[in-house]
Amino acid sequence: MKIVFMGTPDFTIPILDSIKKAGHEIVLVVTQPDKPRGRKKELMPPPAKVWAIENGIPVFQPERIKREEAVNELKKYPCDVCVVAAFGQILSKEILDMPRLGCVNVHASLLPKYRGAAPIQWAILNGDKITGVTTMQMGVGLDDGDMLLQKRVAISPKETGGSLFDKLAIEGGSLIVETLKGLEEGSITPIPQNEEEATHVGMIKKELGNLDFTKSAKVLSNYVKGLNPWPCAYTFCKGKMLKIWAAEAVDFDSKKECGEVILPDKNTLYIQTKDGVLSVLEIQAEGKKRMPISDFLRGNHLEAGDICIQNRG
RNA sequence: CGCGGGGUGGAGCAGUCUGGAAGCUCGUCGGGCUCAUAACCCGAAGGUCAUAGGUUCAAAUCCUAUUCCCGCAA
Repeated sequence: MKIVFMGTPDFTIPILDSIKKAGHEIVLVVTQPDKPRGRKKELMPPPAKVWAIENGIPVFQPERIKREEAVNELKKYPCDVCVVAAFGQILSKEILDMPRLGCVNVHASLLPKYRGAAPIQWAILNGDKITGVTTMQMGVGLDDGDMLLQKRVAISPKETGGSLFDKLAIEGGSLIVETLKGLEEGSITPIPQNEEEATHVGMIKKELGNLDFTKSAKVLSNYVKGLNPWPCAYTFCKGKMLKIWAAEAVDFDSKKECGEVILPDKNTLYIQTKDGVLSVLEIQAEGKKRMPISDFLRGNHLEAGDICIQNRG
């Protein structure tokens, strides 16, 4: 089939690969405009654009895809179906109706749960044990179209936002290929979403990573995992920011002040929480590289009794 | 030229302000103690102090340039 693909981040790459490998013809990749990134504010193309260029496929980067000139551009690329995955812009009804088979979205959750921007991270932040990917026929609403296919994916105890991203992207790739096949053959029965079970999640903000030790160690460890590799959990101690790259909740009988540093031995750093202690496994101080906690404790001067708080102090 | 931190034996750091013999906590190797040990004791190896210039009797330390890494902000 002829396909117009809309998507932006790394999540789209395995999906693009799968579609291409399945023999479909991607006639156009629509993605967000280049944005300044990195320390020097250099313009960086989104991953989907890089992929398109490598594969010799035309790229279209509208500021706002709803605008008339953008719609007119899309009309130059007739297709059978439009595949959308983490694109970042809302499509108008006019665009949704253009392809013969409409627009199909790959969403990284078990809809109707976690409609919205960051379903992958939220599954981990909430401590879910299972999530998945869903393909759906897009409507004008937000992720509320009829579901086509769904695949469940287990969340392992050490799952991070990054690792789950990778898993779901690959599953999403095979699921969309299956979905396209089904659409072509007319063998899929769309299932309306149960509105009563629908939940919404918003974008991940950096402040989410600011650890609050009056929460439980279990919850905090979910935040550390879910926000890795971005934006990463952090706290402040002695006026310096510390990024917590990996940590786990540990059974340890202690009742210090919330946020207080505990050093049971020279290779271990616990932080007291409202419920249990958080064992920090990998850490990064300002201006330093990330390192195992044993390395960090060797040269840094954290002492038992130091307090981790939510601002520089 | 957006702001800032940093590059010191294998690892993580101190020392730099107030120039003057390379240090700390570990790791490694050897030996000892021990029923035993990731514990303890003794000893050893290992660094042109990121690179290149400059100032000085003398530079890890002061000055200049270069380069790499990282945090913030976007």
